[in-house]
Amino acid sequence: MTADGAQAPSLPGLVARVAVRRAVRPAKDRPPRDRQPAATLPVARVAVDSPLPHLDRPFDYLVPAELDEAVRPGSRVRVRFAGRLIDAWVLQRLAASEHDGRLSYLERGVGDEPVLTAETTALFRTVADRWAGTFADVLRLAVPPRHARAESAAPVEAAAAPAPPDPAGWARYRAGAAYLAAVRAGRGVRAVWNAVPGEDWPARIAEVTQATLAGGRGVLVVVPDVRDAARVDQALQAVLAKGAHVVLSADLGPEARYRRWLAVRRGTVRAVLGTRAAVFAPVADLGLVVIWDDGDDLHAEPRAPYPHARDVAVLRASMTGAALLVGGFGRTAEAALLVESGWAQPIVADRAVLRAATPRIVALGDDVELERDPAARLARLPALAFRAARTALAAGHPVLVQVPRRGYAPALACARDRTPARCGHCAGPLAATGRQQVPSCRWCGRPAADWRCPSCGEGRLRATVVGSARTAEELGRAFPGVVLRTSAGDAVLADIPAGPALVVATPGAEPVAPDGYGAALLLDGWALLSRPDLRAAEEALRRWANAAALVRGDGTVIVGADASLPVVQALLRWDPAGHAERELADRRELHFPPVGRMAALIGAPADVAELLSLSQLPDSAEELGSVPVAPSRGAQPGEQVRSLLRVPRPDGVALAEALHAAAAVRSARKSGGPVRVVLDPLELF
DNA sequence: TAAAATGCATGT
DNA sequence: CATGCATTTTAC
Repeated sequence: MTADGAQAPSLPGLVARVAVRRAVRPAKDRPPRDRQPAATLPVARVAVDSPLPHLDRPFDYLVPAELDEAVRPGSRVRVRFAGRLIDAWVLQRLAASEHDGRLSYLERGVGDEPVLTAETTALFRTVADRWAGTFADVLRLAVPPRHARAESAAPVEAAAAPAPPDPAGWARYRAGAAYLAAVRAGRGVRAVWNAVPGEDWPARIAEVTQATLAGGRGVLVVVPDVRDAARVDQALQAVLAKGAHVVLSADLGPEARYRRWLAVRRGTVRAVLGTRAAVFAPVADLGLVVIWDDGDDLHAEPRAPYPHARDVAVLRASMTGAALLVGGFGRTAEAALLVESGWAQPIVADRAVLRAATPRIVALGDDVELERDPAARLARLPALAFRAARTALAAGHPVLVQVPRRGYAPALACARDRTPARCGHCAGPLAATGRQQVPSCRWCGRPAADWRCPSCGEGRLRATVVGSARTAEELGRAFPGVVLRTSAGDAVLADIPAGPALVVATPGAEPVAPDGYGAALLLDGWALLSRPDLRAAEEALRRWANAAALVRGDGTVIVGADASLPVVQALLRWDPAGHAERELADRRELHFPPVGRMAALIGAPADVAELLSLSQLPDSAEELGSVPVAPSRGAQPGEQVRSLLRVPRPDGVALAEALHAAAAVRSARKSGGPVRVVLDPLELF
């Protein structure tokens, strides 16, 4: 050891290090040594900002007398923790600690305003527990980084409460006007709202917002993307005073983002509109949470612990007693469960209202050739679709053409009736992996040698191929002289000018037409329906409904899918609620979310196995097996597997707790590599 | 990045 | 098997 001169620190080296330390931290910047604890409530219970799961518990510190004022529940502080200085948040002030050992003093306060409220503190803890994550992880999603300049800027005057809204828009819905009145009265009414086609939904959301503010309570509106936020923002500006609401979105820039967030925390602004992270905004005296189009996968947070904005909204409403409005043109199985359990009431239009608002919807027949080749599909677009497009264009209206997005994974389905092929053991999707002959389950990996279609008995499988398309080009040829616009990928159009045009868009990127589209051609049917995903049908219906909702009541929608399919029937009859009920029944039979609760563990095989072996899972937990997956972005290269666990819904919290506890043991041991734990993953293939 | 706990070689 | 020093672990 001593022979190795390079390893042993030399005396000059030590002297130099001491000198550097002096220079970095002069004695006068250090807190005084003779600190005294604050006279009252001298103990601060804090949560430390550490990603380690075993440190996700409270720690107690002494509050020095000089920090007595600054250290309040919710304050950011710096503490010395295992030697290093780290950030922490004050959860409570206490008279005494339960900790046996000696308490350290808090080092200093950060900023002079609390960032957590009693309500958000409880919410973040519950969210962490529900998704097997840490408080610090949730906080990172929920609270924007501090910006000192924004903090010291002059506070803005609060806007006065608005007058109550005009109830006419909501009166079209059964229970609509009553809901508006109840929200204004401050009752915690919870509803699942199915908007009628063509609905000016941003205006309806603006009205419920106005009603809540008129009743003196705060409002939170969460939409999938910034395009939707811009539309609702306009609607809010039309009914609210300037400064009565803010838009929170990730693309704001640190200073503006923190300033707006701070105005909300201070209670100066009582209405918040934003994308998924806004669901955590510290709105004071929350009276209503609105979530629009909860089936959009943008509501699923891609960062740990992967909470879903709809589920957070539901938690938050139930924790605070606030009203909840889950709105959309479609309906998810999750929303259907809220209704079925009686926790939320449906808000739907009367059949007559619906009939008047809904465009004519026609399904194309089942045509194998059309499915394979988008160009052929277009070239051979039945006369019906051509006629609908021509009629609309001639009347001066634009025509929407919805085409599949790129990149759907190929999957297997019944060769005869295209029922998606599912595993006989766990009901996961079957796929032809590699060149092997026997297809296998993407979830549990079991081969499916003797598969039979459950609906028709067919034994043969076919790959369902999808393609994006040179659809625009083909269309241009089919309709020469007509203005052609595309909206897809990174070139999404928010709206289009009035007048005849062909608009080719991928699902979710459809621009809004000022007077509605004269026709919509939904060409992505098979691509959507053949996805090897639990939510394929629900998602198809949601996308079709969102596109069809942009069509004028006197217009026509042509859907390129077989009219005999239940999901197509649901579109033809405009019955998203009925479809969601059936979807929920299917999920119940298969014990899938939202009826059951699942957890996906993703990581290196040994790490996943270790986490599983350390987890004291509830007795009800089923292990669905482990399959190789492509390494996720940001993960180190090497083989990755995914294990799926499933429990009945009441055991969901126990499952999350067990996994979190096991992760804590692993992190305390500093053993092994990372394992991602995702509760109720959206994509289950 | 501080203190405590643990590990390890050395000398009696 | 105490002692001194290095390394590892804890975390208030």
